Amino acid sequence: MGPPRYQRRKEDRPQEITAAAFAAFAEKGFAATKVEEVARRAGVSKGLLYLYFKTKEELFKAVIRSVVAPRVDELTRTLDSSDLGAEAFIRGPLLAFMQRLPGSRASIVIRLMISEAPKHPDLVDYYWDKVASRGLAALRQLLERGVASGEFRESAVTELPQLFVAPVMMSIVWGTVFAERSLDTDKLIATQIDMILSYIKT
Amino acid sequence: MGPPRYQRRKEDRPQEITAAAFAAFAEKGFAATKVEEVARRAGVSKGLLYLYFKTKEELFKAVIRSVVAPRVDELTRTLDSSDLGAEAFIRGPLLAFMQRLPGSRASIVIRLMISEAPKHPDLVDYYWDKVASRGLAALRQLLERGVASGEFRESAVTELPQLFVAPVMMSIVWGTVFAERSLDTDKLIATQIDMILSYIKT
DNA sequence: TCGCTTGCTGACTGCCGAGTCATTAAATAT
DNA sequence: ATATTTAATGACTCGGCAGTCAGCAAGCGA
Repeated sequence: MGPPRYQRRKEDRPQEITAAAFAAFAEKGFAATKVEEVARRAGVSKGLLYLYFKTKEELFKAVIRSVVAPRVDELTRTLDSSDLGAEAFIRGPLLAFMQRLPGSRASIVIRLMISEAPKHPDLVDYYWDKVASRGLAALRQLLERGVASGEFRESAVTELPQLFVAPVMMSIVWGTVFAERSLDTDKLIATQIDMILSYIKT
Repeated sequence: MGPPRYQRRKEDRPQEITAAAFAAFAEKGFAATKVEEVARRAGVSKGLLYLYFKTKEELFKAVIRSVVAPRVDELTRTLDSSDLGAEAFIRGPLLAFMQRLPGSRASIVIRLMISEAPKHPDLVDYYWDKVASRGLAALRQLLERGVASGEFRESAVTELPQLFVAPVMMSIVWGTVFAERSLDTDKLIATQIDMILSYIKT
């Protein structure tokens, strides 16, 4: 008799399947990806996939969560635990974090969210709670600290932390739509940061 | 005998169908919209639709073009034919134009493009030629005029007109994903313009 | 009024893909 | 060894939807 036709690996399957699904969704998008294709990539039968995920939508949500969840910690850790001054923090770790995003898995998630958000309000809530609202709150807090310490003046920027996000979003969307027509996203983001700082510094 | 069951209106049909399709795509997205639904909205049978558009994809492309094409003129007219100084122009007509975008049909087109771009490279080319490259070129030209006239200093901004687009894109994406969680897009855009100008003014 | 052209209809087809389930066999308990 | 449990398979079903086509009737010309 040859080797066993398969192994039982209950523990690892869900993770392997979501990883395969992420890769497939990244290439083809959610709607255009067949469940069978995901199963094939995961080296698993379609039936097994449905043992772990009730529907294709559930699989989608699990994929988003599996990518987003670990990043939440990174984001909050980045923003909470630093004793740098506000400007130094923005020019240092924050800028680096922002510049990494357009090339990361996060940009795939953003693209999928833009496409699928209207159909999955609960996923939007999840994303809002875990990522967006926290990130914005942290940025706002950072700006307020800068104002309190006298580094920054009061301005409209304090209430519009989305100004930090805008060039990142621009870079991600650009990459999605105009993949080949290159845009220097690092420079775009760095220039925005530089502009914001000279605008708000005392 | 009652009224005729239908009228022959060869001239008007394509326009009526693309209008109905735009409305349907705006609500449900491309993939989730059934061709029959578009036909119903246009007050037409599915068969007739296929007389004017070979496939659902062709219909999609026609829809995008029908929305984009008329705007191209507006954009170039706005940007070409003004004798205001660079700053005055940016704070006036350009700002107004940018602030109108997030609430306009353009934002629907952007969303559809983000979702469908990977599958329709020819549509991306069209959009690039007719809209994106022209708009960016015009912005770049405007900035160079400002530099030439001494209003602006030379800076990275001249080569990154995407900095003007970023807050508009941010607003559009925000509206698509977080529809209800309000963001003051007018203020976001106005603040960005204000920041850019104080950054580049001599 | 009659006949011809063609814009238009809607029932129909064929396929594709999400989700099911009877069966198989790997692992585990006795 | 043998029985029991359950992870895993893959052939199947079934509904939905893009795309077709044979026929119908509105308009028009003679």
